[in-house]
Amino acid sequence: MEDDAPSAAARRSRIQKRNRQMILDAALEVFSQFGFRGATVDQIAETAGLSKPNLLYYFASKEAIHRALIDQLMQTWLAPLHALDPGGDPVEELLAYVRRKLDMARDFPRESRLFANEILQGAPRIMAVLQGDLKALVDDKAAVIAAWARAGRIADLPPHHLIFSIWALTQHYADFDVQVRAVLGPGHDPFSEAEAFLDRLFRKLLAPAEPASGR
Amino acid sequence: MEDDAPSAAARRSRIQKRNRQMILDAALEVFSQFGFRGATVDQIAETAGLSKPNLLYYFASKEAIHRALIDQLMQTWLAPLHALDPGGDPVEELLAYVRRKLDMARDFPRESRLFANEILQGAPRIMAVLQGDLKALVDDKAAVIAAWARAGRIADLPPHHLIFSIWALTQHYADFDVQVRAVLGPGHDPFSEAEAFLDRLFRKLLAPAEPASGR
DNA sequence: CCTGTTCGTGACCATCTGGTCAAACAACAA
DNA sequence: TTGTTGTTTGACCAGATGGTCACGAACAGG
Repeated sequence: MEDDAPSAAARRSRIQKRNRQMILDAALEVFSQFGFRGATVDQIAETAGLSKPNLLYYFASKEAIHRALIDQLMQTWLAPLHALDPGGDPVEELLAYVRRKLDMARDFPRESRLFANEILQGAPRIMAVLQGDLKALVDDKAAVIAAWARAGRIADLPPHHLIFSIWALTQHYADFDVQVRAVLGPGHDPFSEAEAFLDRLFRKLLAPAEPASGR
Repeated sequence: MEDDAPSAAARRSRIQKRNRQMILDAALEVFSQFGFRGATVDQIAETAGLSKPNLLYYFASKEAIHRALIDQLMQTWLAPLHALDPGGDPVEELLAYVRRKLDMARDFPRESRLFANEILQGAPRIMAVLQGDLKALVDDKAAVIAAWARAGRIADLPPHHLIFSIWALTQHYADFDVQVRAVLGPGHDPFSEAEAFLDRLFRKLLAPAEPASGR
């Protein structure tokens, strides 16, 4: 690693913080569109409004920028699922999770595409996180969902695939935004339509098989 | 265009056909993983087992290879939706469409990723098709679905978003394959599990509000 | 004011990249 | 054999790309 014990971020000057943030923002723009290999340092520097040597004063290499971006991303990316409360109402908890994920797709589409790009390339830089933290978190929440299903409070569906379906449906509106807009044509607000649609979809899907009559 | 009236493909020699196919296959491998800008001609040539100049004897440029690949892809890509039969049983027709799309995700994951990469980059090379053929086809089939819904034969859902949900859920298993496998862990067959899950999902989702009791 | 540290830049470099070209090679018919 | 056509290659090129470096500008703190 590169950071020392007392946290490298803490002792950064104002100008350091500002420029590092501008660089990360520019890099997010470029990496999310062209992937790691398709992005160029010059392009990131220009987007950030800095010269290339100046940019490389703040980050040692293209790799280093990408790593910083990915590290930052993975934290925010796991947060919505983390917030799923085993104590809450099952259907409302899951619907709230869907809404949070859709909000993220709307508000942070570049982050979503950065992640998508990374996965498409075989996830070389985040495989460890996927198999580690992410898998652990999903397994944990899947157990919660399975418990809800056993208790008959939601439909009995394979929890992992239920979570996948939430990821797929919400991220689709960020990652495939241009396709969605091209197909819908003008005069549509994809995200607000998606919100209503996904709410109905999961409400219907999660409803237990027979609420009143026994088996 | 580059082709003459009597179809350029027809008068190609055996060796031409073979090498062009090898190149397109190699290019699919590389483009689908790294996107257009991230892929290099050398890499494609090496994967195809040819020298770079030899490869450029068959295709005028990197662009030309990509165009050929995309053109070929868009045909096969629209086929499954095309096959949706307005005269068939609504639920079974839609479920068959889901199955066809999932089969494509399983059998042609590289094509799916090539498409995903293109969309992520803003679809610069296929925007016209999206707004033209694709939109027309989707609008057409959406009308069919809307008619089924009005007739009470399936649930009344926004047809465009229903189609999006099919795309999102099926392509997710191709495009995010490494994530799915990382989270599921070993000992799983993502696609066969997905087939069962998506069948249940859409069966439940498409069921009309009140199957027995009249309106 | 001076001085040490942080910040910024033009010039530069090795390597990679897409692409060209003349020449060599193979296939095959006359 | 020879000519013709289709195929393959080594050598090459201009521009892009990731990255370095010596040096100057800006800005502390004293």
